[in-house]
Amino acid sequence: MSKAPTPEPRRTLTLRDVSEASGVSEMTVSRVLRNRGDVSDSTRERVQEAARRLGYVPNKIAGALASQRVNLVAVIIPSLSNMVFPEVMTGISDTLEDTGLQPVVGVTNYSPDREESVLYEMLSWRPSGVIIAGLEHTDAARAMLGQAGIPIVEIMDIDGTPVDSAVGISHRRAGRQMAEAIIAAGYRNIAFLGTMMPHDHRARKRLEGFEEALAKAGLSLVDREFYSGGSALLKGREMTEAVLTRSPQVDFLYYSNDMIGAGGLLYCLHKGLDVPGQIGLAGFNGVELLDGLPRKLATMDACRLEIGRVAAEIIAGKHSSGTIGGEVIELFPTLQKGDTIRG
Amino acid sequence: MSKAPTPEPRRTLTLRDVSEASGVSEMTVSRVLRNRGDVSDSTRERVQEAARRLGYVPNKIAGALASQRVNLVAVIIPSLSNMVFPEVMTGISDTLEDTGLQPVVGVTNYSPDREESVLYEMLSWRPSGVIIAGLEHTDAARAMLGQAGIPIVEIMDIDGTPVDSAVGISHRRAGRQMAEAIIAAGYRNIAFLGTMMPHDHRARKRLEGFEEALAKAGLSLVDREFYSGGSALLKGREMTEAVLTRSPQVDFLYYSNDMIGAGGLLYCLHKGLDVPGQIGLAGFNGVELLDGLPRKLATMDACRLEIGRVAAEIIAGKHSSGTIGGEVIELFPTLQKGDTIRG
DNA sequence: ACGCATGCTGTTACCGCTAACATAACGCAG
DNA sequence: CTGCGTTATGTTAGCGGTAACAGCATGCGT
Repeated sequence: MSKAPTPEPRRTLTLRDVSEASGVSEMTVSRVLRNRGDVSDSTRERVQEAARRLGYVPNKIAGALASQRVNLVAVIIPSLSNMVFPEVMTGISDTLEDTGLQPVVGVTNYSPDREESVLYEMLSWRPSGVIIAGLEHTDAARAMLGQAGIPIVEIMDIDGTPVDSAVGISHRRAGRQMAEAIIAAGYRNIAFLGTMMPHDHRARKRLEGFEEALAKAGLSLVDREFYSGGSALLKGREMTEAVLTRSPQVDFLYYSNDMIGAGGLLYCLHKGLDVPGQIGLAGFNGVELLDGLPRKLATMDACRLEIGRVAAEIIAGKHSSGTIGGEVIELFPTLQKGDTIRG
Repeated sequence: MSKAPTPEPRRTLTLRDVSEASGVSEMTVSRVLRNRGDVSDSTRERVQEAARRLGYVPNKIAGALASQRVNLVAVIIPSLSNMVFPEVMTGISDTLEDTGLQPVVGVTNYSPDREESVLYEMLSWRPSGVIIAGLEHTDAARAMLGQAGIPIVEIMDIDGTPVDSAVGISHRRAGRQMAEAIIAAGYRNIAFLGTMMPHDHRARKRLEGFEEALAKAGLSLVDREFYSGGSALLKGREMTEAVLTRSPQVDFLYYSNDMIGAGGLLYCLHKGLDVPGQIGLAGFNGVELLDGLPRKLATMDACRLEIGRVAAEIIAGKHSSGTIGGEVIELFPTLQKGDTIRG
């Protein structure tokens, strides 16, 4: 019964420590700390004081195992560095904020194998839901998602068959719409500039939709150029120069994302080209960056914030639609013509 | 002993299921799946086959509780959307890749209270280490970090007293260095343009160092302008216009980050100002974006990748220095004069 | 006084896995 | 054949919480 004068620094604290320090059972401490069940005010206070004084941090691992409840939502995305996913994350975090759920991010770098292993890793923590970018996954990943027994939301894209729910836009349609607007504005010699990444299915689908609409108008791409790696802004510049040198007749440049589009725009302005009279440009995404450019690049926003919001709502079970699971929610991006498409 | 024809879809699988399916004990299954201990080849194969067939995903919660080992590293950063932290994350992920450790990201939005609660939340999962941005935390947060009994690495900044280890640059020194370079180049009427955020201590320290060096040369800031929120590129433009209108004598613009610096640069070029003859500019961070600009903005890289790498090495216990914990590792950013400082 | 709901606290039995130890089967030196 | 080291597998006892239920006062209507 000797009192240790030092605060006995080692060994992390458990409920038992708080229980002993406050003279009640572990169960009562647990109740106080989770704010669940009836506890008298005096006891509650005593326990809280003890917990605070000791610096007790609950062990969620034990709690989760016992209660079979984990307040985590796995969020699996291809990349953090391209401005689009951080905004999706914001939508998710904001919505999850007051649900007690917490997003946990995994990054795949556009690699299907990496996606599979990240998914496996995250599922092994038994999250309450999964939000995952895209509809294309390895067979094993798809099987895991199907077996997990938790809500799954595939985001960004709806052109395909989701495992469970999906929230996104139709990239094929987006490509088509942009092509139609470009054609309507009178451009005829159109080039495409985009990423090389074979696993960026959404960029691919946009291009497909784009070409489809061109074909319907009896047109086809005059030139195309791909890049991978490096500073997107710089690549946009370089690719634009390459295309305009190689194909001087080109009167419209369609970029697979706003960043390279911005690079292209800066190049055109630098060269003194008449934008949008002589040459038009368009990108995709509606990134904030564009607001600061000397001229506003035509683009389509990808509804990123909204996608995050809705996906999180589905996971949290508070999405308006009454049904449980299996919904496909299509959002509709708006085309912003900016200053780089005439008319 | 009747065989169910359906794959019995519900209830998530446990070791017991695999054990029954392969006719060995749970322990042996555990050994196979973790690749630990001696198991005969025939058994191993049988178990692996069963696990694969059933689609078993181990429950790390139970595993972590039993083994008292968690392969997670908490990474706590202020924001994902400003290009600097994604790169730090890359450094961390790359280094952790082959250690079996996995980073888990928490975002604080530059709010100390949010940082405290994110930290609490993450510590409750008993991670193997914490990497946290900055040296300024609430008292409670600092106490938690101190008590956690795991390696803590505070990153980005070393101007202060770390709880355990720290990896970063001296922002005060960075500000000073930039000021010295500017003064040496002959600029005398210097303005500062930066963020309003009261909790961006690193930006604050850079400014302090900057002003300190100015003072030493008998100078002081001619003007200053702050912003918050919105598109940084656009804000850079607007702030620059405001400053140049208000204080036409200004011959140098020092920005607290590259993004607003880029906006300012675009503005100056648009206005046809002679950069760097008539007016000079400098930012901070060395973001990739700058490579695509028509002129290269002067900047200092913040050693982001390296910071992430070293922090992760410390957590993983494979940092070169022999000592255990409590190290402060200062990195030294290089000043890139680009095309916007004369000389 | 009794019955019973209500408020507060404690007891017990796990959650799914792994550390540590126990056991079984085998080979082989002496 | 004995004894003992190896290898391969099983058994036991938790890890630190929580669900579910079991007390035990207390108050209150009748």
